[in-house]
Amino acid sequence: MSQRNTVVTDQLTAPADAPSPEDCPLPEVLALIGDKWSAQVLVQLGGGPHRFTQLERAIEGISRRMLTVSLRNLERNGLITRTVYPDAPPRVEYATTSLVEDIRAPLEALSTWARHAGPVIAAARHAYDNRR
Amino acid sequence: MSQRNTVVTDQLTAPADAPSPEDCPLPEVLALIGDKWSAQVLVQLGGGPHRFTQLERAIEGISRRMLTVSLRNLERNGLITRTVYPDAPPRVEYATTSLVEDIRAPLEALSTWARHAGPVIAAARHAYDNRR
DNA sequence: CCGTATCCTCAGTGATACTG
DNA sequence: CAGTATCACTGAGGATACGG
Repeated sequence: MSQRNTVVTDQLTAPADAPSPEDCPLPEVLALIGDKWSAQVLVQLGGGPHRFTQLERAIEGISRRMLTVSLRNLERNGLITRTVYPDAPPRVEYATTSLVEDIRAPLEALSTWARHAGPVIAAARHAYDNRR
Repeated sequence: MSQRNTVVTDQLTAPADAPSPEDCPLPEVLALIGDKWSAQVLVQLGGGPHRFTQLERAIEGISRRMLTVSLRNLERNGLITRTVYPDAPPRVEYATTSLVEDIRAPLEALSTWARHAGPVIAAARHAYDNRR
């Protein structure tokens, strides 16, 4: 803040209105979907509305409890909708809101990156561990 | 899995080789930079190499310990380099590797989204809490 | 089918003090 | 300057059982 690098106006692939690091709300994003399951729920719902049990089966390893918690959080933050149909047996459908549309692309970019970087990272980790 | 929606081949803004949700390595990405500080460190280093204390001052609220931990993890995974200059007093510089180049864009996209979505989300949250 | 209620554990984090 | 060592805490997350 005080004297942080007088000539860092160029941000590396920075257009004109590049945000400076200090007002980067990345932590807020991570607070929303940075937990263990929320992102996966969103990805899954990207394929269209899902019912509770459908999600539970689709997302490997998630517990009933954590699915509920994640869904409630996402719903509370306006990222998904919860629709209850007055049927018997009960039927509840979850779907993403329009808010999510705009992150789908960057999120998929991250996934793509992960597929490419995965092996490289594994190698780096192995190298790091075998030093010392 | 069993009967999950036979016609979800269209992924919403999906090109030709859209990855299906089940092999989406988003969790891996989050395991890398999904913690409280790593992403911010990367963002900060996006503005060029930084020294330890420089980072400590730039990243509001981070403790010496967590900065160390985050840096070690990032280094271990090959996302940043650590260069020690044999000076007195000690001087260590951290910089991002080329691996990081390709996520900078999506990461900034997420930040931009957050700036736009922030108020909407706050409103949604308020509405949700004031129901019931 | 769609959850809630409890209990419990442990990894991530922070505070503080010390060091090459 | 650039860390490391210790301790203590918190809350995210899992297991299990129950309920509308």
